[in-house]
Amino acid sequence: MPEAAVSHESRAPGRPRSLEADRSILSAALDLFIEDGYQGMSIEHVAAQAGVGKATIYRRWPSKEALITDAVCSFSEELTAPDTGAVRDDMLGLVRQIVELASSSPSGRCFARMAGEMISNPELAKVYKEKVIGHRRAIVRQIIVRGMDRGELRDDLDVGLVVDMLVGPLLYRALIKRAAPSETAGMASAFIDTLLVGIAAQS
Amino acid sequence: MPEAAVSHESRAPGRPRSLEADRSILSAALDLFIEDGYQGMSIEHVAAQAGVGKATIYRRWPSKEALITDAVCSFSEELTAPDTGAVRDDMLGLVRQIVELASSSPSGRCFARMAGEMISNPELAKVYKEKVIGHRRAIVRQIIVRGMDRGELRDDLDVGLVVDMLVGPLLYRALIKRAAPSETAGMASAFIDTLLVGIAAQS
DNA sequence: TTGAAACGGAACGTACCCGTATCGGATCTA
DNA sequence: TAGATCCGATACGGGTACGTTCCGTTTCAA
Repeated sequence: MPEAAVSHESRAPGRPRSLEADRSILSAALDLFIEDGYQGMSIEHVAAQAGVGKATIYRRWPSKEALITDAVCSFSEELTAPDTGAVRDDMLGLVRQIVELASSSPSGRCFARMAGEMISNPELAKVYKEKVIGHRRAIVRQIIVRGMDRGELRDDLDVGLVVDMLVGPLLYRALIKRAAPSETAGMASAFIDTLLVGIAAQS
Repeated sequence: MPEAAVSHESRAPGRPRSLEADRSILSAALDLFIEDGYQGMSIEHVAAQAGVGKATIYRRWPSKEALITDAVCSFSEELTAPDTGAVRDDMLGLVRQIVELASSSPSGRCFARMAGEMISNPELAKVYKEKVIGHRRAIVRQIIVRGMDRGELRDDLDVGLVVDMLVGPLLYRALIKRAAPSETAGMASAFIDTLLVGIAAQS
């Protein structure tokens, strides 16, 4: 994160840093990281695409690695847990969100790029898993746990395993397919119903 | 692929190309591609690790891109479809193979690296999907179809969807976890049984 | 034995990139 | 207004990489 340019008590003298520059740099860095990878992107391209000078970037981040680390974690809270009262509807809503994210938003493409970059950059991998993946898994988890609490799902489930079974196929499709989101969305019902048979409580 | 140095009828004059060099170049290229990515790897490093001169590489492949394309497709037939006569045992054997591949062999790490590189290199993505992913999906498909033919599985299944549900969670775990294969292997039974409930024929 | 082509090694030209430094101008506080 | 800091633009030094070219040497067929 760019260091706060001022303390809350008394502002530093001189021209304050442009918040607009903060945003455009992070956005450009994320785009280029996704498109070209860690080694493939360059600070010069980031500066050009963000419409700022290179010094403006190095005034905020000490190195390329620090910038990318921040950019990768800059996703706003894009995923929200539906709470309809029925686990099937919750899952359906969640799956639709994931399908949408995986194709249209940068976050899906970022996951694909990170899958590779995590091999050679453990520090980046650690932060990404904690900040982005951990946060998303917690949301998916919520839906499963609520279903168990309501008695809709078996109470002996391994929640982590169910999360994997719910999220894994969607991300796998997003990684290897050039499929339109509508195509994957059409399979959502069949997918969830098949999975539900295995995890629902005995009726 | 390195062009055949000779026709079958009459060999070209001069020293023939070293098959050993072919192998060591492809192996080094694959290793470094997985570890450092497309832009991160260098032909110089490939040559050094393979123990050959740079000219020896450029005598066989016209460019870095052509070399990587060949290297990525150089996996031998690592996955084989078990045929035990029971779909559950077939799936169990397959899952164990996938878990093993995803962690120990280069092919699992290559999939992770390719997930990112496919974003910016459509040509490489096309070849990889056809040659590697297509081949593996066909093997998984075989097991599903055999189970349907034997009446063990419902006959109205979307085979592609079942393949995604079987493979997706395993690859997802391999991508984001630093988990030992044994850990994932321990979940194989629970995973398959949960999935089977949803796809098995009514008893 | 001779010629042809491959071999490993090294150098080259061109291009790019990281991180730093410097410039004149713009924008803030006091 | 005065001083401080930020701004975009530009240049620099050191390093790396692609793809080519040239070496002297090695390995093959005729």
